[in-house]
Amino acid sequence: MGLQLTRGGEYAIRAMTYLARFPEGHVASLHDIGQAQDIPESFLAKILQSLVHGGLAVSQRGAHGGFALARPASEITMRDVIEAVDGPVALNQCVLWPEDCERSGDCETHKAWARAQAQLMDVLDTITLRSLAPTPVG
Amino acid sequence: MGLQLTRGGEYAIRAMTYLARFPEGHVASLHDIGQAQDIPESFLAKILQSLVHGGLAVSQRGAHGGFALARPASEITMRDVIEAVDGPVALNQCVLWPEDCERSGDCETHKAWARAQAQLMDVLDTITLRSLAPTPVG
DNA sequence: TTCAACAGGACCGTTTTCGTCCGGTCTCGG
DNA sequence: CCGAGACCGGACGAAAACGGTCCTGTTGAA
Repeated sequence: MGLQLTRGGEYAIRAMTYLARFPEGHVASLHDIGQAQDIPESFLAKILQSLVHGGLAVSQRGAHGGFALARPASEITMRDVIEAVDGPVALNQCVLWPEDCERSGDCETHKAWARAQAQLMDVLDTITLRSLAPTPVG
Repeated sequence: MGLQLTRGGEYAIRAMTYLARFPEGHVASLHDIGQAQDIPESFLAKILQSLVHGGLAVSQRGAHGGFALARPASEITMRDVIEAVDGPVALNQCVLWPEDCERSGDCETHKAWARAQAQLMDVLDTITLRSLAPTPVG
């Protein structure tokens, strides 16, 4: 329904926020994250892969492996996370791929859309994992 | 893909923006709107119904019928239109239905979500059909 | 060498999206 | 009064996206 995060997107934020509660570099296993945040582990695996591909998390394989943030929590934004998992955030196609937009020169509207889009991005860019995370723990 | 308007939502904005280009109260038929904005008419019919139900547009039946804005373009926001067609805008479920949120007291995050949500709404509330519409005609 | 843990892709049921179609109803013009 | 033009509203349906599982690698620490 409507303009909403997918469940994958929300899980991603939850997982990353969880990682942000630990000291920088702390590695948590898929299992731990899933348990703590109540996310199906097999699904979470896919999500974390996207995050790693997007350069937001790093993974450690083998025994005692797991995941950690790729940079400080204060440098990872909500937009970063959402786009890594759910793809680009865009009010309309026209803003994202302007080349498809040439509909009868009607697009003086284009500038207005672009402004709206920019404001939206600004909101999402301002919110970091740091600002989302509650008081850190050991 | 991701946090984006549905096609229905985008059509709705286009249709309403089209209506906003005419003098207040001007009635345009489904056919005219569809042609002008390149929207499948049978689909557009559904969308306009939602807009009428939402109190954003009024319809005139019978010969020479059609649709018009229910109020001045400056008083219809992007959020109004999107919510009428696509349902509520919400970053996460937690913000929309807080009663489902009680997951292990973990939700100090809640306040941060609420702030993000509020900022998002603020952007969408600020953009009116007036600001989206190009120079009026007719 | 073993085994815990991630990598990655195939698969699949369900829901949502994006429409189409059709019979009904209303209203204007003649 | 009649008929054509136009919206009403719900049933229907294909296709894509979502949400999730599973299974076979590969990696790396002990």
